[in-house]
Amino acid sequence: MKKNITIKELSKILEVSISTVSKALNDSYEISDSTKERIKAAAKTYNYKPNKLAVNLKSGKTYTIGVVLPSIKNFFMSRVLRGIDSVIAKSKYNIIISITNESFDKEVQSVQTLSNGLVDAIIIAVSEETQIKKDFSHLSNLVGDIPLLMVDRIVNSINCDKVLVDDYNAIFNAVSDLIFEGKKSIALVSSINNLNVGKLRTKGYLAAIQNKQEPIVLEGQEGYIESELSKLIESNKIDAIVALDQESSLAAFRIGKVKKVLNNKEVSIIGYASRVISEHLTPKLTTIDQHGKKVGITSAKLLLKRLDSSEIEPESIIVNSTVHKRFTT
Amino acid sequence: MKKNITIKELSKILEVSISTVSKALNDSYEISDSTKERIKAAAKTYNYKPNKLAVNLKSGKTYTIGVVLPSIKNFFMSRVLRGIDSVIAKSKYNIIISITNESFDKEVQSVQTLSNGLVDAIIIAVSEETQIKKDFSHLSNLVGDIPLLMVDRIVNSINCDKVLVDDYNAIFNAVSDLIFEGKKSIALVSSINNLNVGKLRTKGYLAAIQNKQEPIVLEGQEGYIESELSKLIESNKIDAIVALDQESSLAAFRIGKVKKVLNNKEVSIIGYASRVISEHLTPKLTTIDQHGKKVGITSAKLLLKRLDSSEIEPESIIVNSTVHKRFTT
DNA sequence: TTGAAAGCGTTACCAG
DNA sequence: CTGGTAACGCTTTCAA
Repeated sequence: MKKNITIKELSKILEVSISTVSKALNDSYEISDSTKERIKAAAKTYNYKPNKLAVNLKSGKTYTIGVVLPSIKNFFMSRVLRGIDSVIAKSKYNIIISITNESFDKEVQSVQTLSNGLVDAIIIAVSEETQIKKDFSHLSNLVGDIPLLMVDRIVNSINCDKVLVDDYNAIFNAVSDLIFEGKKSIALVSSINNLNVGKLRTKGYLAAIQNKQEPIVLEGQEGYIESELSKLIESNKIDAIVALDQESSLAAFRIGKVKKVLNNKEVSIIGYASRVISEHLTPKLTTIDQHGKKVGITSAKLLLKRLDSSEIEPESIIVNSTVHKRFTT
Repeated sequence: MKKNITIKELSKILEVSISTVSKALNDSYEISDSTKERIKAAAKTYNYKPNKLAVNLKSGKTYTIGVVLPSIKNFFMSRVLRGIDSVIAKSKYNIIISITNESFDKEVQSVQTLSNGLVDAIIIAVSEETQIKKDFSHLSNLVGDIPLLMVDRIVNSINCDKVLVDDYNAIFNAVSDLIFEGKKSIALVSSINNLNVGKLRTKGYLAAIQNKQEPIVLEGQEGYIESELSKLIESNKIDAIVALDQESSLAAFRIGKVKKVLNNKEVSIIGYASRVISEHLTPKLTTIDQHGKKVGITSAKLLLKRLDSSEIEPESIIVNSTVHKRFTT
């Protein structure tokens, strides 16, 4: 296993000093053109590559941004990631990504490793377990150390830049529309009741139907949702379903399809699902579009601004969701 | 912006030497319990965190593995990533991920940054552009420097560990089965003709129909595939379609649906698509399952083995695809 | 135009 | 049990 050659070794070979080599490689005006050339040529033949670790340690800058996400199987998160990447790629920064799989321990560990010199800033969407556990010390410790930006999965008590989705209003509006269209009994289904964003959406639902309808809230895994929904539809108890995440949206869709109440809109469905999936369902699913890519882009831009001038006050930006009407409403 | 406290500063505060602090923090037997406690307490109150950069530079080890992937919107790649992550997470290593977006420049840059001290090894699936350009110097330079493992998107000429999918055989077998079932005219559609895996699959198709049928090969974007397929179906020219990737699979599916030739299997389709999508299509799509997670797991395990003992010869492992029969065949 | 030396934050050897 | 010093690979000031 041949190690990378170092400046020191290079300097020995060329019989010049270490500093000369370093300067030559960095095109310093102090070095004559002839020796510059000689040194650069040697660097090429020996395949010299500066050791990033050393450079970063010395300079105190890494020009990389850590992105800590709970999951990438989540279509929204992966769009956010693409958004972030699309703007960072154009800057002088790099990103390194760490996936926590919704685990608290993994998140703490990721944040620790990244923040101790490996990155200049962190973008994070906290994990489900972290939100349940409500232990945010690994994040509050960061404040004042390196810039931190929270995206989507926000912790209110932490004073940092935030980019979030208008979860409460998105559902409030969607449900209000359903009511306006004449829907008399709207059920809510969710597999993300542990997440703050889930709770917020449920609140939006509750607020919208307040004094107008009896709330019907089904929170749990797809199996549970399917069987409960099945009963409700059989007994004609509902005429619309609002689903808060892709898993529950697809569960609702499957049942609606089995019960044959989708084609005539006997039961409407509005849910959350990736574009590809929504459009390939038959009938096509009406969804709430959170504009994940825009969320990512907004986050990255805000962070870049912060990296530029740390003096400004932390900012919170809300990205509005819109409903993408297809067939099921 | 308060910087992290260092050992040096801590030693000044506690009025002991730097080495004492370092040893105490690392639980060295050389330090008395009393001072150990004193130092650890101080470390906690001042929120001391060792600087990873310095530790890694010193030790020459980073215990992190770089994973360079072309895309995560690709469902197969994201499953591979999850597989890798699932085994690395249980080891003493970490992973950092870099997405190249199928770009050669981004890939070169990622590999450069990662390999110069930031990681102990790299797992890579080369980008589309790299395969087209056929410039692999950034990868061959790695050989003998740090362990390199290629997954799925392989470069044959590079001597390193490889984990690949049996692309040729997967399609050869699928097409042979279709012929056996009596299909007389099987079209191939692909949006990945630039990728070696795509070429391999096409070869498998060609070999299977050789001397039995006229090949019909449609390579291009979804729009092109849709319109060509449309004509072929209208003129009863084909009775089966083999699609090599999710984009073309869905294009074929849409056309089949529009032409109403799916429910009676007048035209069969076998394609590549994520499980969720395949199962939510109506009718459900028969697919070739590449077992992405298994590919990831296999890769990670092999790399861990290599990190353990670099002496063994590079290995190539093939993960077999299987067809998941649903409705469209 | 070149080189010596200090320092980034650690660890580890060797003295004391 | 504690501390000085060198070293990891690099950049940068200061002298020469």
